[in-house]
Amino acid sequence: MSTAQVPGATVARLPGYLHALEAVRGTGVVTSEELARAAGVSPAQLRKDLSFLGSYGRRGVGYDVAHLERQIGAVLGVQTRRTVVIVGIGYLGHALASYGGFAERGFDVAALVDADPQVVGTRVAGLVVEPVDALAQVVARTGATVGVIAVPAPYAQDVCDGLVGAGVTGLLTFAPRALRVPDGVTVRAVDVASELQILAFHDARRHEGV
Amino acid sequence: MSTAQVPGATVARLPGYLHALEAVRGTGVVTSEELARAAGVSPAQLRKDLSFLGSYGRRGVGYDVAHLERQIGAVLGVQTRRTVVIVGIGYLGHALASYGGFAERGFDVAALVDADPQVVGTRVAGLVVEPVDALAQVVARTGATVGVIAVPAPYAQDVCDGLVGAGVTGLLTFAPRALRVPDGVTVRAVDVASELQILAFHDARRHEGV
DNA sequence: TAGATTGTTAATCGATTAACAATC
DNA sequence: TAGATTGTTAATCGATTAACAATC
Repeated sequence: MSTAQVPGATVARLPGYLHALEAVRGTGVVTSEELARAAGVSPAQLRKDLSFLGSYGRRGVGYDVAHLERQIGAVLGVQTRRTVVIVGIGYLGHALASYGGFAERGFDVAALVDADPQVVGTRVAGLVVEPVDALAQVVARTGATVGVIAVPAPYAQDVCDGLVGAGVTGLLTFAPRALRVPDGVTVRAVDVASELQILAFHDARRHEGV
Repeated sequence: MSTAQVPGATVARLPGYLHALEAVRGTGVVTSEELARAAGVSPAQLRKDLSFLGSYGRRGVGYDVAHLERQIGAVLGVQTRRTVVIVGIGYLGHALASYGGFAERGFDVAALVDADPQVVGTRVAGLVVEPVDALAQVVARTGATVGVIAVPAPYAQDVCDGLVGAGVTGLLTFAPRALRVPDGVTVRAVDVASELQILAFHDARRHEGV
């Protein structure tokens, strides 16, 4: 299963297909139409996306739910456990640390880090928060390959540098800042204020009469 | 300023440009190269994007920071205050309610709603949490046009329906579920577990030797 | 004028959609 | 076999990139 040639847009939709498949677990077979509706895409797009992974359906029948779930899971590497360290334990960091949905996706939150002495040492979601000075050691000890940045924007690049320097190769940031990383490090950014502004744009357009 | 023909990909980058401009406030003029680096895009893409809005730069000189900030702000409707209601006041809802970055982007969080009787009535970020039964009244009273869905996945569609039924036209959801909405309602979805899986995919690909 | 930088054009690239032959 | 649905092809659409003429 060479995943090298799977388009980025397709990769971004695979987790959604996995979600949709989980929702119909127990059903033996689904058609592209059913699964596409559940995932919020068109049947044509679903089939096209799946065709990049291989031929996992049966013409005239549909897709075997359990089999397809395994295949997509394999492409996304669900069976490979990945260790995550969360930096910044404010409300957002709390929310992420407490989120139960990571484990079944192959992610283990192994450490929490914060700069605030008041927060360091407290217990959050079963983990003791460690000081940001110890970031490199924490990454080394836990073998974390993914870092989540939930600190205020002005500190995001420093935390990013620290994580990358310690060997993390995947970053998820919630700070509204473009992060500079070396080649070989992947960054995904979630910016809530930007999302709201995109909504606002579409809303304004609507009232413009488009 | 007809914004009708601004491509979706461009719209999605405009908030990032606004951020980058804020960072260089005080500087009189920036070139596309400087601003592009700050925003994490190529100079060519920045100029292309801005060209959809109009001709706000001066050849041989660059862009006037204050002027460009006003123009992009206008396209995104920053000056139009929008009222937001947040549904689901767990850690994530707390984080969103407490986030200070919304106000300067034109968003006023006017109400918080939760289904848990233990949470209803408590004060969060200066607002008293209201019961989800009163969702329609809350939307009507506050005039909210944007709804943020931070409830567990199984309740997301119900909350979505309630918000849309009450007149909200923009939705930001954090639940890993495809939401069904009527035409005229815009949905933006943030799915943290999916983001991590996309990181994992790229990481796995790296170890495959691509 | 000479140098710099935008705005725009054209070429390339990637993603989506539609249609249908293959096949269960 | 007849009906259904996939996998794939081809056409369309949209986004990105590169280059350069316009112009400050």
